[in-house]
Amino acid sequence: MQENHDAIACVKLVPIFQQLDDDTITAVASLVQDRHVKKGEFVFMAGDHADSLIIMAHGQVKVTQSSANGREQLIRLLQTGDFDGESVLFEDTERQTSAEALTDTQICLITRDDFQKLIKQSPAVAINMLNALGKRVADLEAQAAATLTTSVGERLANYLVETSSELETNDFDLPLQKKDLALYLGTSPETISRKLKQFSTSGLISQRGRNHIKLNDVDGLMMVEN
Amino acid sequence: MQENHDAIACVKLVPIFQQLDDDTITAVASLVQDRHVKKGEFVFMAGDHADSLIIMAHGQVKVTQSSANGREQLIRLLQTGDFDGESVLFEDTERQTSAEALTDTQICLITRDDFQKLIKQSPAVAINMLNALGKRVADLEAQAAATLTTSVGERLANYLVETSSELETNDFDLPLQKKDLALYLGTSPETISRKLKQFSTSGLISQRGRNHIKLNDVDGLMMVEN
DNA sequence: CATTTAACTTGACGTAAATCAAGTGAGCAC
DNA sequence: GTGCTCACTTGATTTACGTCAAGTTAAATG
Repeated sequence: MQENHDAIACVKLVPIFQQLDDDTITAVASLVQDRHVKKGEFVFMAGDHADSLIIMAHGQVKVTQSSANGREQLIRLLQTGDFDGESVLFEDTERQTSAEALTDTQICLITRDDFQKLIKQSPAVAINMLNALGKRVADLEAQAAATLTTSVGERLANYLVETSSELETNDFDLPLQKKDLALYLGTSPETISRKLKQFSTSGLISQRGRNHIKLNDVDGLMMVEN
Repeated sequence: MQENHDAIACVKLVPIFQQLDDDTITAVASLVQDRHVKKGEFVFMAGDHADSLIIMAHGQVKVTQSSANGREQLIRLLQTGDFDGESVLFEDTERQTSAEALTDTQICLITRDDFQKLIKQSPAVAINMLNALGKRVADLEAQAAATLTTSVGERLANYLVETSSELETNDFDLPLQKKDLALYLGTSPETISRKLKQFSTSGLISQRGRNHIKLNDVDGLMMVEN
């Protein structure tokens, strides 16, 4: 029962399975498949048949989408507890996005059929899921508005502040290398480099080594204009 | 019972209430409030307490979000059958967006409490809602990727092609005036004007009068690069 | 019809940031 | 150690597009 025990632990991590009674959690855990993905491998790729919901048990995964002109955009970074595959809820669809593991990663899978059964049995799961999706829609709307109306400098500063508050320290290593950070912010690595230097010389941050950053003036960062 | 009859008709229009049995539809209709909003009036504004889901029965509404620097972004255009207010599913939140009627508009309202009851009673509604939200997330992701990786010209050309296919003709009036179209595409009215002229002179489209456009070469438009 | 107003067009100009190109430094194999 | 690779930096150049400003057209109002 070691495997089952792991599955239960994994399930309990996930926001959409919070506040369920033990029986339901056990039921969910029995539907879950574990999978390990090594750094650099893909969890799924655009064009794959989308038939399962993916839940992050441990690790870091970047989800990207390529547009017609072949340019790649980092849509989101999956961390422990995040899930992806909303589209799994539709009838047959293909994945529009690709997901590459940035670190060794542990994920849980639930198939569409199992998930739909689960929802029919447990309205609580449905409501949790609706909440999660509603929040995600609101986030995406806010992000869409921000990318079209703010400069790279503002977005980068904002990213630093957010990351700092997620990590609960203002002295941290960037979780993404600059290439990926550039994709995420919709800019180029060169520009990231320049902006960070600019923040350094104006005293807003200090840089040490490859990826280490210390925020000196959070309020100042939030007022950056370029 | 005229009012109830209207409510049933309205409810039947809405994708999330499709494929329900008559009893459920009647139940939904009894929860719905009608509201009329005149052109130029606001359906809701940022900062309002969000406590109901809004369903478009007739008309056109633009939903906008303002970012920190005060610039406005058109998030989406609500048409008949669309709904907005996913955030209604959370506990107390404020609206992040504002919604202004572009034409005289008829909407249906359902309060959070009523909607949550509905979901608990009818798993079918929950699943429809999850589908709708999942689709919306996928759309937003695609849109976010497009805005960060493509030029204004590409986005405009793409918008024209999409609009044409929605309206099922390639000879139509733009549903938005250029000011709003600019907000939607994340650009300025001047640039829209210039790009359209460019498309005209290269024969891709013909313009007639204020807002009338005819697409001459859809394939050409889809290959626009600037 | 005349007058006002607002949407739109067109031109001139400035600039943020992409792109191109040439380093620099760090990690890794041998 | 020496050499290789890859992430990153820094500089030079180009460009798409925003902004400001001055028309022009067309709808709205009296």
